[in-house]
Amino acid sequence: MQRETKTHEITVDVVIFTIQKGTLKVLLVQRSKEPFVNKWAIPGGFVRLSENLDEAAKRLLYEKSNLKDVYLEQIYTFGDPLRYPNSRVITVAYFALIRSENLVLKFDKSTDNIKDVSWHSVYNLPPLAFDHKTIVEYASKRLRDDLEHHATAFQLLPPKFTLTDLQQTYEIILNTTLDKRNFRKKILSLNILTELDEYSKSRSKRPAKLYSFNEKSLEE
Amino acid sequence: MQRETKTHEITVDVVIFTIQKGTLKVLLVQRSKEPFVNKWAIPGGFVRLSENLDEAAKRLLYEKSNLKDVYLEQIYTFGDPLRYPNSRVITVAYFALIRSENLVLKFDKSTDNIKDVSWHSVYNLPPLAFDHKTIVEYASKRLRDDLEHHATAFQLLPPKFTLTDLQQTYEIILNTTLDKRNFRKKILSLNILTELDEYSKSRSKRPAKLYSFNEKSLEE
DNA sequence: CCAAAAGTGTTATGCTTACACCCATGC
DNA sequence: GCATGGGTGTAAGCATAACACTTTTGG
Repeated sequence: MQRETKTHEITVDVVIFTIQKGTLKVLLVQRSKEPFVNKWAIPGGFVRLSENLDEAAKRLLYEKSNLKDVYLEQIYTFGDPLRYPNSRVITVAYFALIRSENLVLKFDKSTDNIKDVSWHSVYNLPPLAFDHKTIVEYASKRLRDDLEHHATAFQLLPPKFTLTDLQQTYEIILNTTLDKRNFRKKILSLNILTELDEYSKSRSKRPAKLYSFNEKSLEE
Repeated sequence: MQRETKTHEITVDVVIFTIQKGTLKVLLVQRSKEPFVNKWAIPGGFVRLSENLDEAAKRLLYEKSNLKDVYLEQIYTFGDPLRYPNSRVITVAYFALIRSENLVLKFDKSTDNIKDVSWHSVYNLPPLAFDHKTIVEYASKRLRDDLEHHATAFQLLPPKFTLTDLQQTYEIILNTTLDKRNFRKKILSLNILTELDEYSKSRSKRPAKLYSFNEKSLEE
């Protein structure tokens, strides 16, 4: 157990996913300073001494998007000595799932050292700073795995949704198509949905039944 | 992105699993100093500035057990501000799988600040220091998940093993019993084993065919 | 009445489970 | 020759996959 003089720094980086216009997107910020000036990066920040890692991620998200009660999950910790030029920064990566419709971004271009903030399709990312490409790939894989084993998709939908909405969420994340009947059969058999007595304001066609997520699904 | 004056320290803690006498065991060290004097802990150490996290875990393992080429996997990062008294230590937890038969422990009681080192059944742990109980539980769960989805069990066996050896490994880790025929059918259908032309030196009964793990199974 | 999305059931296939007896060897 | 662990197949149940038509609504 030996110590060394120079120190490590710890950040939390958050891959924020949402679905917009039928594609899975991540929120990126464009850096206004070296290193990696003009490159895009996932939002992050230093962990304070008084907060745990989940709290740091939650705080960052709140500071920059005003959102609370967001689904957050720790993915992996990246600590290559060369990942960050000229200092040793270890980052704990998280991903977050948000519903982008009611989102107000609060990035401050002067204090956050960024030029721009925007959503990018995970299938068409610009060049990313640091090892952020790897981090986004880890996060995307984890999201897909989660979707198949847990009930993560609801976090991307409004509280009331149709089965078609849900199926599209799955299709977008898994980047595949699913059989409508099989999907409904399977999802309903999980007993995690509550069928509501309401219908979608038909967006010009036959109204669809609305469902909500049933909170008593905290197993596994 | 604000910095603060006092700093974080980063350790790597490794939950070292092995199978001995039909039980799943973890290697623990008994602390000889405060905090948590006399309590047992999982081995760990500070991350050097020059090494990445995997390397730090590998080095610690080598320093303390002389083993190289050990299966290591990062599990989770624990960073509660109160997990470590009087300083902020964030730890990246790993687990390792080793074959304990040819193991020579090299802990140095004076420099490592420990009184004792020994194996403990995961089902009967002594009181652990810090949040190490949580870490061992995370590691155990991850090991079980890995076993079902990947081919992890081989790491706990010698290069040549019988199907009964393998089945027992699964049974010990999953803490259950498995049907012999179904287990063989399933494991053979995975095409990850090579049937050798050798037989176990019958430990007093009918010799069993030996198998080895087939390295071309690096998918998923 | 037409276009568009909602909704629904059956069959085939593959995977998982349950289950019991004979075989090869050491002593 | 007997005790011990090694080795093997089949049938039933269950989950998944493939597949096409009718219904409801808005315009």
